[in-house]
Amino acid sequence: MLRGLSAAHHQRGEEGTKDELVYARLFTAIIEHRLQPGMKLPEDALTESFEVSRTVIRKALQRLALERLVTILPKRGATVAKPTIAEAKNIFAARQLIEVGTLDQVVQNIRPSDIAELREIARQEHEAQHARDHRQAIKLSGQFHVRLLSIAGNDDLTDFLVRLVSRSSLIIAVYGSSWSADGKCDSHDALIALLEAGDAAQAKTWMSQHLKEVESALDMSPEEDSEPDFKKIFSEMES
Amino acid sequence: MLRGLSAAHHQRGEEGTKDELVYARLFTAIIEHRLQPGMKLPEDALTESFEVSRTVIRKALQRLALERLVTILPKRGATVAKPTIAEAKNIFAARQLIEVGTLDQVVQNIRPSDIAELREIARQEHEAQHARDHRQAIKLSGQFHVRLLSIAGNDDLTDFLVRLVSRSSLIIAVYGSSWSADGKCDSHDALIALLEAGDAAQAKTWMSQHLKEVESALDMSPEEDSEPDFKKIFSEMES
DNA sequence: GATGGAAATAACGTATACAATATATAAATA
DNA sequence: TATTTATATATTGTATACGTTATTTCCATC
Repeated sequence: MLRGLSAAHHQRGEEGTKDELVYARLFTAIIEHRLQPGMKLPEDALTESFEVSRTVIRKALQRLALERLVTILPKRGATVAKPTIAEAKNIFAARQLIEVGTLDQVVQNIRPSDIAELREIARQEHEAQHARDHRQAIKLSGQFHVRLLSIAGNDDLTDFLVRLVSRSSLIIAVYGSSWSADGKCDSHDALIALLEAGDAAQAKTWMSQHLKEVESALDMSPEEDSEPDFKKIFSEMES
Repeated sequence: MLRGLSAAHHQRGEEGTKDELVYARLFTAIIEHRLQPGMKLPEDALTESFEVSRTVIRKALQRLALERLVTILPKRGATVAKPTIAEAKNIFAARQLIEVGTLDQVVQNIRPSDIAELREIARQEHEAQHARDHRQAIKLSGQFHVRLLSIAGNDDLTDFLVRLVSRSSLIIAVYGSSWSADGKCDSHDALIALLEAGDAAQAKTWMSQHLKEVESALDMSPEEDSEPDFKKIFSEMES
């Protein structure tokens, strides 16, 4: 079973080192919106929190940066990444391609135990939604999508989706003002039924629709808070 | 223009640090088969080659490890990654999904200048093939695929493909015993013609076929050199 | 009061030292 | 001679120190 959402397949024996723990803690904190996009992540402060040296902190931050969950600017340190609207669209487009495109294989490979696991995740999802625990709900929703794709049996695609889903979580943090856990209570259940029936075609249209809905629930109106675009402002002025 | 095959989009201002140079040199050496799969990459030895401290070397190696071009085993150091047959199949399956699935968008976005650039890469590819320069030919072939996908305008997918293509290069190093630059001299040209004609459907079938051909040109017979599978050996014995 | 610049402070990039662990070598035993 | 065990060596994991660069603070000036 996947621990949290964390990277799908570690290299043999990658556990046991301190940076793994730091990485995992930071990863979870970001995914769960405990650390919000734009927040600074100074190495010294983290050093004190985790009681390890900067060497270890830096390794974890660099990994998160490669996964685009944090942004590192030279000599200016790390911050929690803040996806732009363009990035958000790319990420959902990529998810469409991957998640819809692999469903044939998923339907072909799926076993009863897989369905049971998916149902269990969906159940926990309902639980979190009813408890209004957005953090947990978002995390579990992501787990569902990742677990589903893992059935296709392609570790590389699964790994890629883990990153896309992680970043989706950041996107929700930035643009999900109107994010509601309602209206999606039984959403994943419908898919499970289709999978159980072996109806790949309908599962694909369902998934495509689902991702579209998630995306359009976001408020991606032209960004306001970002730095004012003087070039545009002045080009729009007459005289 | 993409510098070599190197990662498609760097974070703003990621240049200028030493580890970038080390990373780029190692990346290129691996892609070009100057460092072959399985080769050890001891930190001290690299320290002397690059005349930087282990800190810098380690950062570069860790990045390459996350991109799966090198394998790091705890306390045992880094080696150039040696993709298994299963990995190879996953990588080509992922490439099919991504490269075929984005061609509609590519055809929709493509501009004359893009076509010109693709033609230029194809030309250099021919040149390298005629000169029997396999290293350069493989590298340019990868560049072609990446440049093509970049037209779709999805940086995340492009980035993912960069990694898949890099690893494809490793796969060729391991399983491409019968690799011949012949018979593919005009292969990419045919695609360019289809793109220019705006024929997305045919471009897709072409691409699918092309990737299949590349894959089946590999010799992925059951691996021999790997560690002896005692379980299998003894279960096959009678008495 | 607002602006510009210089000093002070804080944060990061890199090198290096030491500790912990794996590998290799050599000795000992069967 | 083959196998095992103990020691030595080599290599990686982590901490820390120092130099460099960005940011902040403060003061002079307009």
